[in-house]
Amino acid sequence: MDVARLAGVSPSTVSRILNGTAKVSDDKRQAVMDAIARMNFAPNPMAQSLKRGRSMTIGIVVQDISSPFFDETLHGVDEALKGTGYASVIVSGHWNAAEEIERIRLLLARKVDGIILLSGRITDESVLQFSQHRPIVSTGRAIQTQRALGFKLDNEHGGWLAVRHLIELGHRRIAFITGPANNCDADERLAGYKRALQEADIAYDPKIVVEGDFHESSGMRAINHLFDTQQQFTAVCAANDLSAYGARLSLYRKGIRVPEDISLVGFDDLPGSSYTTPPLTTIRQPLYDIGRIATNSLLHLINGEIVETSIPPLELIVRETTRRIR
Amino acid sequence: MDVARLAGVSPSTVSRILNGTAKVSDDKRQAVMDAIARMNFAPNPMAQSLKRGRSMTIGIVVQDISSPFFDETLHGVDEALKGTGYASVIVSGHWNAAEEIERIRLLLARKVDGIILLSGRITDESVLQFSQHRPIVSTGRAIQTQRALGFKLDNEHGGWLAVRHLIELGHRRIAFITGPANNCDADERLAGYKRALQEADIAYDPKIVVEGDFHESSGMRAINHLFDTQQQFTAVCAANDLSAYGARLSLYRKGIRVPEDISLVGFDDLPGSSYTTPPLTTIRQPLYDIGRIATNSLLHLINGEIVETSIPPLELIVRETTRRIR
DNA sequence: CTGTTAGCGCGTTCAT
DNA sequence: ATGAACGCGCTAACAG
Repeated sequence: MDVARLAGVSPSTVSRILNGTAKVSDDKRQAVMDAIARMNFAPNPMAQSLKRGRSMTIGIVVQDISSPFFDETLHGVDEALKGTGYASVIVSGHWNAAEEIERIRLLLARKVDGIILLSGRITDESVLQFSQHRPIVSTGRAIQTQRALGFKLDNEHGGWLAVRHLIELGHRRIAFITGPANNCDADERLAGYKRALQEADIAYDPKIVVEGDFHESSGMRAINHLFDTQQQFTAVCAANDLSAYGARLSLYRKGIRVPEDISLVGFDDLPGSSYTTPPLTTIRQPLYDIGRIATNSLLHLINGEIVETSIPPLELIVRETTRRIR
Repeated sequence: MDVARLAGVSPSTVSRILNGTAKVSDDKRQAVMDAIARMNFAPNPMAQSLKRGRSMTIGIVVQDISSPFFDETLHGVDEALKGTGYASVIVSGHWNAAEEIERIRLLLARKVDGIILLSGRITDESVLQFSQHRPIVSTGRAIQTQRALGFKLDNEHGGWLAVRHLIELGHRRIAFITGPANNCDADERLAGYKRALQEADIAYDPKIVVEGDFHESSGMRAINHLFDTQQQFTAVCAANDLSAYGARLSLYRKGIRVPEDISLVGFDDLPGSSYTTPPLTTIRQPLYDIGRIATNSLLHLINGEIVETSIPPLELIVRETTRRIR
């Protein structure tokens, strides 16, 4: 190092001071600190990484950067990373298992120290496989090994909460807009819907359960379909907020008032859901906390520590799109 | 390298094959390729970076991850980076110049090959300063050097477009919700507002120009303030979509219909603006394209190439929150 | 306490 | 066309 020469010591001494690896006499330390300041020296992270085998970078896999769902989670990640010295590389799987695998390989090739997988489409086995290379934390899974950790929210309970709220308001014909096929979270929410109906002795009617894909447009299509096939219903439960937004718009176009004519409830509580017209009743997912906690856990896993964490539960947020049936 | 031994050649030969640096006989090449495949070898990026002085990483500075505004731009960045071998590290300045500088320093310390600065709060001089270390591309600036490039949208024109649309619909009392103080983009939009009024011989009335901060809550507060001070107006122009959302909600709460009673126009055309109730008339910013083009330009700058680019203009998107005054 | 030596995994001379 | 040797910047092990 140049600093070493300038301070008249050996490179190792500089290293020792920078890392606090060993005791160094005060005069030498002072000389080195001066030299460092004078040439405002900073260690080269690549050389450090090469030597230590740690890149101080973690990889985040989202499905769609520019979806409020993921971005709120990323916000939590960002917060948890602050001051740790770790940076994050974000990649997107675009809801596609093959692409997701390729992206994870990319992250691994880049030698990230760990991976956070958000709403992955790949199998648990794949995750376990990858976790042999680097620790992985994933949402929506119930795994727990030395190097892989899954967080799972009780989506079934969430779906149940939403529908029970509607039933308590007197609704009995409750339509449901599902998530994409084979999406675990979505399936569980639907299961919660079914259980709530059953507990209230309401027959399950597949004709008012319409498939969506978590996007706004599918919410619109769902409502249109319901009307085209002339279904009767007084409330709509959507598998996520985005499709609830679409449903809302379709209803508006048809001149149907929310909540006067039809009640609507979403799932997620995206930041924008407090500002829809009217503000959306929904099931709150602690997205920000999930991001924070997942990140913390990963950092622990990286250090070989065992983590045991719990995340806040899902909760019903009653706003203005639901009302008692008259 | 292990591969070299397995293939019975020297490490240099492997390197030559991987980088196409020099001619290598076909038989050796074959042997090496086999060995590589067999132990699915991949070069260590850190070692490469250390040697080449290129990290194959660029830094992105946003102000708020989890704002649809930035996320749509990031989407474009992501697209442009695809297949280039570059990855991105995203940091957030939180609309705070000091934090922004600290983050940029962090990126520089990490040896990113270039930086994209989105809606930065720091001065042009700071940018130029930083650009001495690494090439920088920034939005909202009119700079152009060998190592720094600014993109600037014609916000004044955008503001003018929005207000002229309102005026053409017969509105003459048009309230304006501004952006945060000292924000260049916001100031220009206000300037466009003033020019449109002037051209239509409408007196500028500061009492119906209310300060906001680009967030939903400030849009609500602005409308509330307007009503509290009993201003007369038939239309509202917001400096961005988010504050238009807030304005919309406040109007809804007061039982005022949009667009029947009051017309509303935003600025940005966020993805969600097609799904508000009713869908928002707004000025479209080509966020995605900005992300794409900024990234491409940066990649060129990194390679020492001169870039000359133009981005799509702002355009008025007429949806359903504006209507002719009766 | 401190300097010397070696090596992390590559790419690039310089010879051959 | 190919191998040997060196160095990117840093830290860990080994002496002293």
